[in-house]
Amino acid sequence: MKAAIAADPSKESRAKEEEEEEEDPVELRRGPWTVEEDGLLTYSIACHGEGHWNSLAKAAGLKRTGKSCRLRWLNYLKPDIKRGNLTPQEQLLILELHSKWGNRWSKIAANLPGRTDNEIKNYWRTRVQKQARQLNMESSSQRFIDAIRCFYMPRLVEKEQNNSSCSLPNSTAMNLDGSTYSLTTHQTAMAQQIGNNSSPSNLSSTLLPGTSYHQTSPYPTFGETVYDTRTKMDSLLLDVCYHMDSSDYDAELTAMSATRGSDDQPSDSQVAESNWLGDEIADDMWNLDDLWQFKK
DNA sequence: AAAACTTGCAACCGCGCTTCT
DNA sequence: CAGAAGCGCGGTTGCAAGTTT
Repeated sequence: MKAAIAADPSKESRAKEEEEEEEDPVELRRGPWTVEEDGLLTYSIACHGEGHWNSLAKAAGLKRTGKSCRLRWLNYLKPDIKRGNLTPQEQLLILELHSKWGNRWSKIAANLPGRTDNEIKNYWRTRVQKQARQLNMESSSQRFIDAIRCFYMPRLVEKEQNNSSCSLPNSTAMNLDGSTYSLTTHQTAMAQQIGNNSSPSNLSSTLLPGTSYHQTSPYPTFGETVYDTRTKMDSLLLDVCYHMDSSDYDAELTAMSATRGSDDQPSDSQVAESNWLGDEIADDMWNLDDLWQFKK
């Protein structure tokens, strides 16, 4: 802490101000939490419950602000916090909810049990925004969500399935809620039809017409709160989308690359349009997670 | 092998809203 | 009703770990 303050004079003055504000002359700790501090905080919350964080910190004998204690508890120590990578379903849900609500991280997190607003915010800033930049898209745009949903997510799901010891049978598609079911004959036929139709615009309008195919409950259910189950059409379309064969993805991408504008001086929108999954950008995006080479 | 660079994420900060006194 | 305290949110920073050169 002192080293950090020494490196930044503004921090020094801020720290002094905070010291003056504190009635208690005891110097407050900052930076990473120790195991002992975690234990003290956890025990104190077990005894007194959450809330009144300042007094809780004092009661626990922690040289931390109440704010810091609250943050540590909510983002790290709370028992129901889910650790590890976000599932494809969670990632897609984040994209969709962000397109709806913007940077309302806590609101988004409320729909992903076990995930914190901080975690989602970090995910968004480090992964999503980066990939959106590479695609020259708005990260909250429907177009970007469609790209993720149609090409990134199926591969991610497929890769996860391949990595798991008990791989799912070919006829099994994954729902957004994590459950699986087999494709019906109708769904398989749709998948084939889509596979045969490699125009990206057709794909987009058929599979992912923006929010138009969302009815009153556009988002998947997580746990038992907030969202109704998605419509049958959602289910059908998404599962068909997930179930497309890798050769179909390749065909789609080839077609998408071919649709890039041919004008010498394209407009801005045309630039964005033409960069849409163009060779280099697509490679950047998918190579990022080693997905593009997957199953090639 | 080591320096430089990048990435991911825990933690901090300021601000605004709500509740309490 | 006003000021203080508590709380929660979104933005930002700092650093350890990983990767590249």
